[in-house]
Amino acid sequence: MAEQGNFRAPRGVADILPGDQTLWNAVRATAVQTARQFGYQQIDTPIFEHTGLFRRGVGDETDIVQKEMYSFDDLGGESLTLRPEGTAPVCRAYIEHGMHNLPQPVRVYYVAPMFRYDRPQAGRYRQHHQFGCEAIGDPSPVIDAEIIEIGLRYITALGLSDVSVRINSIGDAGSRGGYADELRNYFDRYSSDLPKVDRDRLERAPLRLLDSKEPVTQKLSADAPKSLDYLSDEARAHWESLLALLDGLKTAYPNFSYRIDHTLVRGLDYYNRTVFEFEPANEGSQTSLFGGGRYDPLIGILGGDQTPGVGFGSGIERIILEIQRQKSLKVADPPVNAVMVHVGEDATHRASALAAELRNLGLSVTMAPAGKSMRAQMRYANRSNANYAVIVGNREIEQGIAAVKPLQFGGDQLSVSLDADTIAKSLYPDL
RNA sequence: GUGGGCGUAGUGUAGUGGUUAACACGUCAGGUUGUGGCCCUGAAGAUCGAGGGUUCGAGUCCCUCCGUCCACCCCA
Repeated sequence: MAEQGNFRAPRGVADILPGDQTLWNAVRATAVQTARQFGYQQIDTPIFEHTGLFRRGVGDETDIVQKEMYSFDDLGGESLTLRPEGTAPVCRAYIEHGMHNLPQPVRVYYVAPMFRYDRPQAGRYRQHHQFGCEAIGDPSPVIDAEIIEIGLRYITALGLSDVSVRINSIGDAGSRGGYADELRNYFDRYSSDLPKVDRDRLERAPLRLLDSKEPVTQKLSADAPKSLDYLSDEARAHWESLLALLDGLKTAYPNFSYRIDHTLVRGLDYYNRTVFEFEPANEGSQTSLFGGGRYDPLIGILGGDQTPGVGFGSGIERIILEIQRQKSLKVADPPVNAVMVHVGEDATHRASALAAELRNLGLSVTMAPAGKSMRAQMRYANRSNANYAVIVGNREIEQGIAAVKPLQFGGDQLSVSLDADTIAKSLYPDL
């Protein structure tokens, strides 16, 4: 709290407190389960990589590389960077470990923290977590559709509705150059009408004008040349096949629809052909829940043999914000089976030993705080979301019994013999 | 990197120049002899983000910094 003396978490990073963990775990578990349902296997890459991996992979000119990387020199003088995204590291691992020798495509997923030096705001953090899937080694649009379907299934499993899917094809490297020039020429003609932000963008990233938030530019974008009109024959065939595959998903996902959006572009250099985004219907600007696409050039850029790939990244924090907005997922912590209430030193020792034996039987057991009054311990038991209190005091020890009191199910307090098996059976007869 | 809003106990708030900064929730303790939830009582907990200034006097006004939120940029 205080400026000096007390530490607080650095800007833009957050603690995930015990009260949030249930939801986090549910989301993570859903991600893992969904990925596995499609035959994806987990991969973990290091939190930091050589800086060059991102400079080359993500692109030297991108904002991520230009101004958002957590880079540092280690004690050996090596420039390292906290990973800002997951795709380049996965591709590096693919190359490094000769994964082209595995059956193709290689399907992997990860749930991992990412780091970007950004100004924090709603849904944007300096450390955030992404659930990502990558399918490497298959050029077919079938795998593009699969990647999008994983997103659909994940969203559906989380109970989210009103999530719109936008897709576009930005073509291949060759045709894209011609398209970018075409686009620049188009906007150049209206250069004097453009707001300053967009005039600046014109030279360095003409594609970016398409998703500008300036009303003037938006109006112009509607009639701008479309990347879809500049696709090579191959890219066009790929695109049309993808659309047919997506239409085919509508039987399995009755609520699914997608929108072709020729203003959709992506900020990372390695994308080609298919790009897509999932976003919820509500207001707010940091709302993109998913972003992904095809990145056929990437592995070549990183020094591997030309190998196609496609994947997505999805922000866990944003998903959680959306779940909370929609109240789409109700989760509850599992209760503790029993709290040991113990008064007196002998009783405390006995309760401690009993708790251990009960845990051997598979129960979750918590000790109420030692040395406190029975009332305080009972209050603690009540607040700890426990099913039963197992009460052991000097009186019980003398009689060789324990008092078992149901806290949530109603019913009377019982006296049972002071023995782990008997106590466990009295709590859970089916055990 | 740019712009705007906001910073009072763990949390949410009240207090808009004048005595020991208030309330709720939470925490802790108690309310007959060893038994939770509801209720009641009490206690602890805030140098009012930090530093400077104006004033007889500042949580309240001004400046700077920091933090935070929102938007731009960009992205998940």
